[in-house]
Amino acid sequence: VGDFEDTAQTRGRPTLADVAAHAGVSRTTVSNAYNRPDQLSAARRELVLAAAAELGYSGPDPMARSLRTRSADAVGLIFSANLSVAFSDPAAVEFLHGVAQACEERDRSLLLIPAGPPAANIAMVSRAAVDGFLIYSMPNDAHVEAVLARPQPAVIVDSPTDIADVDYVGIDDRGGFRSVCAHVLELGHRRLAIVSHGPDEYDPTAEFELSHAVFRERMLGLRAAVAAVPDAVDIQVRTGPTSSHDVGRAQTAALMDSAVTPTAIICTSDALAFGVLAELTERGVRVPGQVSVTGFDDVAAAADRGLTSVWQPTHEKGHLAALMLLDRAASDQAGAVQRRILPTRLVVRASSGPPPD
Amino acid sequence: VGDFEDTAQTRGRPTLADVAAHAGVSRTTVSNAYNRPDQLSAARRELVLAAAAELGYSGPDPMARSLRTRSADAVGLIFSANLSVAFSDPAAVEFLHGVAQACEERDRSLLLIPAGPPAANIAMVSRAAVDGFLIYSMPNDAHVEAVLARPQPAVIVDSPTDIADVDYVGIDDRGGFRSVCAHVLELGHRRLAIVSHGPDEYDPTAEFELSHAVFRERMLGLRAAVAAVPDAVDIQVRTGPTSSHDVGRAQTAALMDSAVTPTAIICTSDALAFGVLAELTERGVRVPGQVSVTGFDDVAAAADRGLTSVWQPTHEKGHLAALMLLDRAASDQAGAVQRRILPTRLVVRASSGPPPD
DNA sequence: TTGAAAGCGCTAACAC
DNA sequence: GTGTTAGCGCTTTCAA
Repeated sequence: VGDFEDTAQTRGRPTLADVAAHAGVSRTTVSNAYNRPDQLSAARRELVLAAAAELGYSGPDPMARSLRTRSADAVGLIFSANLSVAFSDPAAVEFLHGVAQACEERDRSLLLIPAGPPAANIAMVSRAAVDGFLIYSMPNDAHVEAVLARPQPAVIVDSPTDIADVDYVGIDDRGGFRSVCAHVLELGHRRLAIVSHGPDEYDPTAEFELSHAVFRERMLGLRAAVAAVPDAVDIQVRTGPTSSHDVGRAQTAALMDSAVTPTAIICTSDALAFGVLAELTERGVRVPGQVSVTGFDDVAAAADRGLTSVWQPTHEKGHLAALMLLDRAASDQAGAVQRRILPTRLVVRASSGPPPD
Repeated sequence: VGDFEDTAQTRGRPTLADVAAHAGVSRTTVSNAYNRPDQLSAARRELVLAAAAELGYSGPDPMARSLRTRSADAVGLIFSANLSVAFSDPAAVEFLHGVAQACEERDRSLLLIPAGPPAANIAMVSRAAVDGFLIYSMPNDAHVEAVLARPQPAVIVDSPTDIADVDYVGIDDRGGFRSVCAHVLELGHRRLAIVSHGPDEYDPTAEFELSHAVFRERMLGLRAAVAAVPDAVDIQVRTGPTSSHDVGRAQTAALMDSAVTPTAIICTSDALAFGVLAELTERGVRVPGQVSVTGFDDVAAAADRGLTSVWQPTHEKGHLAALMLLDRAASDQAGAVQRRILPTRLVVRASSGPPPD
C-alpha cells in the first residue's frame, strides 16, 4: 500500500507536499521540520525526515523558497571586463577574498556574474537571483545600468565614480598616487614614465573622460607632486587597455626603445609593475641602479620582490563593501547614501633609489 | 487618470501583471517582450517596454522565473575549507579562473558557496539556486553529502575520490609525483624530505585514510620512484593542515633544526614550496647548493622564481569540469559516469640540482 | 500574433 | 503545536 499514499505523484521529483502526504502531516509541518526545528516536537520532526528520506526528498526547493521569502541569500558581483582578467590581477583576487570572507561570516553565497564585453550579456545581470550587487571597478556601462535598474541595493567599489545615489567604497587615489610620485621626485628623478591602465590617447592638457575617473584622479596626484618641485620634470604617460603584466611589459619595451628613456617608471598597479620588472630584467637593465620602478596596491608579491608600492586595504575594501551591501539589504534600503574612502600608505622598498650619476 | 490604470497595485513593486494592465496587453505579451522579442511586433514591444519604464519595472523577477523554468542559469561551486584559504592558493585561483571562463562562454553565473568548517553551514548548499555543483578538492564531508543529496548533477574535481557514481576530473597524482621524486633521486639525493598537506600523523607502513586520497597517491608515487633506486634512501614526511606558504615555512624550520637535515625538500604544492624557499632564504641556506626544493602545480610564480615543479593543467581542469557539468545538466543527467584524468609534466628549473659534495 | 488559465513549490498568516 | 488558506511572480501550453 505504501506507494499509494503518495498522492498522484508518480511523475517527477517529490515535493514538500508529497512528503507531507506520506508522513500524514500538513505542509507547514514539513516546512517547519526543515526551517524551524524548534517549532515542532523532535519526534514529529524525525517522522517527517524519515518520510522525506523514504521518498528521496532532499529538502525544500531553493527557487520556490526564494520566490516565497523574497530573498536569495546571495550577493551578486560584477567586475571589470571579463572574469578572466579579474582572476589574473592579484589585487582583484585579494578583493574577492575580502568579499568572500564577509559572505561567509554572514551566511551568504557569492554569485559571480560575467560582465564581459565579449558577450553583451546584460541578461545575466537581470536574471541573477541575488539580494544585492557589488559593482567592482567597472566602467559606467550597460551592465551597471542593468544593475541599478533592479530593485535590489548596490554598492560601488572604486568605479564608476559618477553615480551619486549609490553607496560607494573607494580609496584616496589622488593622494596615494601623489605620495609615490613625490617619493620618486624626492629621490632626484626628473625623467619619469607613468605606465597605467587608461584611455588610449592621453592628452595631458585635455579634460578627462569620466569613464577613466580613477586614472584622472591619479594624474591629478601626479600634477600635485610635480607642482611641489621647482625643477622641470619630463613626463611620459603610457596607457594600455588593461592593468596587466603584459601591458606593463609591452609599454616598457616601447619606453626603453624610445629616444628619451626614463630614470623611473611609476605604475598604477603592481601587476603592471611586475611586467615592467620582467622586461627590464630581460634587457639587463639594473633596478634601481639604472631605472627605478614603483607599483600600486601592494599585493603580497610586492614585498617578496622588493617592489616599492602604495598599499591599499584591498581585502578590507571587499569585506567592507559586502557588509555595507548586506546591511542595506537587511534594512530594506533605508538610510542615507554612504561614501567610504579608505586610506593608502606608501611602502618604500628596494626597487626605488636615486637616479644614475 | 494614468495612475489609476495600474490595478489595485499601490503597495510594493510593480509586477509583470501590472505592466500588462498598464500597457493594455496580456501577461503573455509582456513576458514575450522580454524573453522572446521575435514573438511579437516591434511596435507592440516598444509599447510594453514604455509601460514598464513608466512603472519602474525592471524586468521579470529572477526567482519567479527560475521557479517556473526550473533553471537558475548558475553553477554552484564548493571548495575545501573556507573560501579564504582557497583564494590564497594561486593554483586554486587558476582553477577558479578556468571555471569562470567556461561559465562566461556558456552564459552562466558562478555561485561560490562557503563550505568552511567554522560555520557548519550545510544549509548554504541546500539553499543554493543552481543547476548543478562543482565539488573541488573537498574532504568527503557533510557538505559533499548535501550536494549529492540534491537532484542536480555534480562533478567532482580532485577529491573526494571515493564516490563512484559521480563525474570526476583529476590528474595523475601518482605519476606526477613519481616523476619529480625520480628527478631528485637521479640528481643523487638520498636524504629527502616531503612537505605536504596531509594527515596529522603519517605512518608510512600503515594504510592510508581515504580522506587523504591525493596524499596517498603521491606517497605511492614516491615509493615507486624510490623502488627504482638501488641505494638506501632516507625519507622524512612532514604534513600540515593546509597546503599553504605558512605550513611550508614552519615545516622547513622544524626540518632544518632537526638532527638529520635533508638535501632535498619535495613539496606537494608550489604554495608550500614558496614557504620552504622563504624559510631557507631567511636562514641563508643556498638553493640548490645546499638544499634542492621542488613544488607541484607549476603556477605562474614558479617560473618567475625558478622553482622546479610538476605542471598540471589547472586552468583546463576548471574549464573542463564546468563544461562537463553544464553538458550533463543540459542532457538531464543522462549518460554514463565520466572520469577524466589529465596529464602532468615535470618542469625542471634552477631550484633543483646535485646534492652538496 | 495574442490572451486565458493553470500551476511551478514553497512559506507565512492566521485559526484551531 | 499543528493545519488551512492564500498567494510569491512568472511562463507556457492551448485555443482564439
